[in-house]
Amino acid sequence: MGRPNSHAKEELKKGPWTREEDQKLLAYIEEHGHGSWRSLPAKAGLQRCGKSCRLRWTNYLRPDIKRGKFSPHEEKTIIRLHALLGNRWSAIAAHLSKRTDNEIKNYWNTRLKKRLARMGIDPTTHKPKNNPAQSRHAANLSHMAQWETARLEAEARLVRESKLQSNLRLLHRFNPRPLPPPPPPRYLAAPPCLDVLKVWQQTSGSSPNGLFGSPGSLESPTSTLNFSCNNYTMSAVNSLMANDVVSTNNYSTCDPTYGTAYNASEVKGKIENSLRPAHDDSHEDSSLPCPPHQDSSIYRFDDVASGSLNDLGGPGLFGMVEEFEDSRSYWNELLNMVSSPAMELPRL
DNA sequence: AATCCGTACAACCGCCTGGTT
DNA sequence: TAACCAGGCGGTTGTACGGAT
Repeated sequence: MGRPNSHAKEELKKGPWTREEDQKLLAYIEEHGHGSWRSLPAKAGLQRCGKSCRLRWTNYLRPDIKRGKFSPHEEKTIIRLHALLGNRWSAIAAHLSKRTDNEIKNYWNTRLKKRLARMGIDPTTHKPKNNPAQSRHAANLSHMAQWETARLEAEARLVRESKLQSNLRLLHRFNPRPLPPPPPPRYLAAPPCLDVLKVWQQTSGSSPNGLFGSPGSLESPTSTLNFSCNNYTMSAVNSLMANDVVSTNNYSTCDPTYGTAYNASEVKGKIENSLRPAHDDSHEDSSLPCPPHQDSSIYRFDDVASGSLNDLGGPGLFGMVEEFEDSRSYWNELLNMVSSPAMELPRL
């Protein structure tokens, strides 16, 4: 005959949050921090699941959230970042201060997507609808996007951590108590460029020479695209992209939390490290700076960039890169945008 | 006044990942 | 190594609201 009433009493509430619930959640977090979300509802006197509490906090109650209308500048930023990152809302949100991924996602789905569609632009590909989608040029752009997407994901994670720290400090102002120590600079353990490279190492790690995997293993784990190039080419293009960005644009990876910056030679060293055959794990430790490579089995960055490893199966890299020239300015513009702290965008 | 429809957005759900035991 | 858990992410749903009919 069903469960006793005592069990029904324990059922968790769903649906819209009341003002009273918000106050309870706010008061508890200000007093204790959120700690374990699973145990929070009971401690805070809420009939909600921990997940619901976490979402309410991160999407609505957090003190550093900007609400209200999106500015034209924010709209442009979202559109451009979506062209670069796709539906990676958390990565996009990391570059829009004080906006949540949920808010951006909703704004995209309810407004921007429709607006682009009305303009005759495919909101998925960001190309005119009557254009052939699978041009070689578009494919090359997609390859570059793989690299940049992975890098941005790593950056986004760091931004999240930074935000968490600032949240704690904000709460601390209202309710002074000892703060937990800040986390160690994570770049020492996993610089973003290395995160990116690990992605590619993992896709190629099963092959004997560390560069050639099976055809099905060529894609980034985050990719939804099909590639026409082999793994060697992908590694080389990604390497070249990194070098190009570093040297041409005076770009350096930078930890937004701790201000750690890496110069071009350091990044280059990381890339060379990424080309190390899979069996060589003697430099798994990613602390900086990278040790110089003495092992002749290691593929040198310069060799790859110059195409001197073409006999391994890849097309001439520089010849291939010429095809990217037209898109380079476009990508440089995007990369400048996402790497600019102020996020000041040129007028469209 | 009642109903319909489109819009906006809060909230939920299922899946995935990384860490811990 | 496997199982478990916490937390994050993206897709989807539910609902309130306003304007049109």
